[in-house]
Amino acid sequence: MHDLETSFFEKVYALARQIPFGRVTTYGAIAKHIGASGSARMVGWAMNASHSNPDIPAHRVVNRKGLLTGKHHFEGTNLMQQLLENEGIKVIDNQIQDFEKYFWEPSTN
DNA sequence: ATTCTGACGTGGG
DNA sequence: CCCCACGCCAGAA
Repeated sequence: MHDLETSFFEKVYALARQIPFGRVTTYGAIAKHIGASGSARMVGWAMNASHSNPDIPAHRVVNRKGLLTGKHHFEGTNLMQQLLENEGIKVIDNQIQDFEKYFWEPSTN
């Protein structure tokens, strides 16, 4: 792993850790905030690699529509949804209800 | 080396 | 609102 890549991953993780309980954000919002706008896919890749980091609330990161696109990367079939519902967020058919209400913008720390 | 595939997002139609 | 093409970049085949 290169230094630049490590830096990218660390930035993503540092930000992901700041997502408040009961709130969610998007891959694109994270990418934009760390100065990698347009590379939202890499944020998803970073989440994929965050497996071994229990401190990273990967379930609080969804796509721009509020869909749980990464649910298949969690154990079981519904773990991601259950983690979110455990924080008071309703999910119906992989779609977060009242998404705008729970969305957390990184710049508004 | 080339092509394809994604935990994505935007812009045009 | 939906659908499509494209940009993005790391890995796998």
